[in-house]
This record gives sequence, structure tokens and C-alpha cells, in this order.
Amino acid sequence: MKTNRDIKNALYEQVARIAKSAASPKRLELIELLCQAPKAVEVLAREANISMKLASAHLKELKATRLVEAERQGKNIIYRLASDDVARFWVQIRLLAEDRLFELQEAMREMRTVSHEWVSKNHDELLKKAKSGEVVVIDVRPGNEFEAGHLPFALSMPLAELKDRLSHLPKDRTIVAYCRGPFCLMSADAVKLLRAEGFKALQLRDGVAEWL
Amino acid sequence: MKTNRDIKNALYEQVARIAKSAASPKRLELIELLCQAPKAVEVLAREANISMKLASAHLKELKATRLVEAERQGKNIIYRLASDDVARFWVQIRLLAEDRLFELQEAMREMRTVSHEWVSKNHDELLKKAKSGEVVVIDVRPGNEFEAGHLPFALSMPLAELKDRLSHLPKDRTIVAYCRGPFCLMSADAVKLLRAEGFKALQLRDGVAEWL
DNA sequence: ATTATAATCTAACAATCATTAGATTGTTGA
DNA sequence: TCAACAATCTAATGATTGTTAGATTATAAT
Repeated sequence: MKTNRDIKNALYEQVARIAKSAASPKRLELIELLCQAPKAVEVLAREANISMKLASAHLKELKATRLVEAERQGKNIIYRLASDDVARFWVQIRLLAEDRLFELQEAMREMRTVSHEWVSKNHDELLKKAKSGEVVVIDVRPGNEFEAGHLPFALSMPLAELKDRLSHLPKDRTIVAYCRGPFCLMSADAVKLLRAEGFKALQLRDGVAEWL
Repeated sequence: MKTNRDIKNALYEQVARIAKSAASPKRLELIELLCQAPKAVEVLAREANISMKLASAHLKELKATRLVEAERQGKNIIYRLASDDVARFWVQIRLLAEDRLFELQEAMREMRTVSHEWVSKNHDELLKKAKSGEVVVIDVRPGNEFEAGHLPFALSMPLAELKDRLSHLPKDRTIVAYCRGPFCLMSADAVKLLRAEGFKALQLRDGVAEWL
């Protein structure tokens, strides 16, 4: 017969499975990448800078806890988040870590070589200015991530193509660039490039996942 | 010189530290207990059904990631959550686990021998009825946890003392009992006892942490 | 059919973690 | 000062996890 203690142990054990699944830097990075768009193993491995074998092993673990789902499409197997709740979870644990760990705050301060940030607590203001055309919001992630979901009024301007498409951007208005989120350096690079070319550019730290 | 990749690795590493800290059933149980009230190591060990040595080791880990704080009070060392965000994190990861893991849903179904639940999406309704006196809300956790924080209009009726204090409860109104949360069996036990004595009693699954 | 590609499976290693026992520290009250 | 108590530290163990290499599976293109 199962005692109350056995039952409780089993319950906490299950929650711990989810936490264990998230308790690896590379798995967290994979989750963040999947917050942007569904992707094949090869792409995930390249973007997270690990071998395909290792990516496959980590994805298997994430699939076992049903945080992600997989589907074959021709030669590739496409992974995606199993639910929006997983994206919300990623954002929350990142915020908690930023809040609790001095070391993370320090690392992020070090990272911010570009100090030209769009500082505004309320995203509504940005939204309003983007709508009125007072600012131009550009999404510098790869095109397929833009297509999978993007901020309202944003233009797709992948970092790799930005240099060749500068003529599409106005010099008289402020350009606000965003990417995958606060751990991603693409928008910082974009702002550096734009400012060097004489544009008025600011960086938005948040990505699509943070706009829930 | 630090490459972009080194920086990113360090960032995810820090978030993973938080996840690792939560990736143990016993540490999760300790966090849930600390959501109720600050407690001494001895008390935590007893309530989580582990040795004091083990509790101490787990608490050390939680302290290292600044999820909990410790303070000496005489002979005892009292632990408490370092922030309300930790309680919110516990509730969210528990909900995510419930949502994703079939095994957890199954275990919780098995647990619910008492099927007399207060079913209501909006807590406002309960609040209104508690205010008007239409239902009596009782908190069956130990007295000190009630003192550390409880639902509005709730009466403290610790499970251990409930039997001796039945005369303080009305037979003509519905009694709603709550405890530490969905993983806690105290309110179920309370409802069983009350119904056996001829009261109209219902169980509320959520605890104080869930009412954020 | 054969070959190339994408991904997984298997087995192995080292690294990390959970748990326990025994010794130690800090505090209170006699 | 001493004994009792609460909690931690140290060291050792067995179990789990991360990572890699090599073999294997499934699909698409030739």
C-alpha cells in the first residue's frame, strides 16, 4: 500500500524531472532557440555551437519531459516547443536568475558594450511610436524566425543582409533593433553597424518571447 | 579575450545554476515548505521526512543560488525564501509539470480520494462568499504558517487541533478547507473528518502561494 | 540499387550529485 | 566550565549525467 509519503515523493519527483530537463546550459539555449521558430537538429546544433550528436541527446531529454515535440519533414526532423508555457517558463527562469545571481548581472553588464538602449518600462510606448512611424522597428533575426512570429509593425532586416539593405532605412528617424532576447548579441551588432553608418539606432533587449 | 560564444555560455550557465538548484525533489519540497513560513532546519527536515544532515546540505545548495536566506536565532538557524519570486517560480514550474507530464496528472488523480472540491476558476467568488459569511474558510496548516500569511477571512484551524475545536464551526454553512497547496494532503484529511462529523465541507486545492 | 545526408542509438569515460557517517562548530542553560 | 542541542563540515560511497566516438537507421537524390 502506498503511504502519503510515497505519494508526495512521487509528485515532487515529477516536478523535479522538468527542472532537471532545464538544468543544463545547452538545453536552455536550445529552448531559447526554439522560442524563435521550429528548427531542425542540424540548425539547432550549429546555432548552439555543439555537435549534432550532443544536440540530439539534449533534444531527446527535452522530448522525454514533453517540453518539445519532434516531427519528421523529409530528411530533417523539426523540433518545436510543445507549448507556449515553455517559452513563458524560459523567460521566467531567466528573470529569476537575473534577479538572484549577482554573477549573471555582472556578466550582462560586461556584455553591454552598446549602451544605446531603448529604455522604457512600458512596451506600449514603443508600439505607439512604431505605429505612428515615429520610430522604425527592425527584427534582425534570420528571416524564417521573423516569419514564425514578430513584433507588430516590425520590418525583417536579418543581420547578415543588413549591410546590403541600408538604403531601405530612413536616416531621419530612430531605428530600434531587436533580436532573440537579452542573451542574444545580434541587435547589439546591428546597432553598432547602423551607428557607424550615420543612423540613429537604439537596441531593444527583449525578444518576441518576452512580449507575452 | 572573451569571444561572444564564451559570454553566451557564461550566461546560460548561470541560468542553469538556478534550474539545477531546483532539480531535486527534496529541494522543491523544501521550497514549498518555505513558501508557507520561515522555518528552522530541524523543522524542515522533519516535515520533508529527511535527515537533518541532508536537509542542511540541500539548504546550502539553495542558499548558494540565493533562492533562500538563513539567519541565526539562538540555537536555531531560520531559513526563508529570498524573494516572493521564488514562490512564484515554484508555482509556475509545478503548473508546467502538471501540464506537460501525464505521469503527474495520473499521480494527482490517484491522490484525490476526496472528490469534494471547491470548483471555481475565479477565486473572487470564494472571497465574496467568505466575506458575506455564506461559507467559512478554514486554514488547516500549523498555527505559525497561518500567522506568516493566510487567505482573507480565513480562520486558523490546524489539522491536529481540528477534532477538539469542531464546536467552533457551524453545521448549517459550507466549510472550505485549504492547506499548503495541491501536493499537501492536510485539507483532504480535514474534509474527511468534517464530513464524518456531519459538516458540509469542501476542499480548496490551492494554498497561499497559488493566490498571487 | 547505391550513395549521401540527417539524425539517432550504443557504449564508454569522466565529471558531478545525492546520501550517509563521523567529527566539528556555535549557542544556550545548568 | 560543562553538557545538550542545532546545524554544519569533511570525506567517502554509489548513482546519475554530459560528452564523445563508432555503428546504425531512415529518407532523398542519383
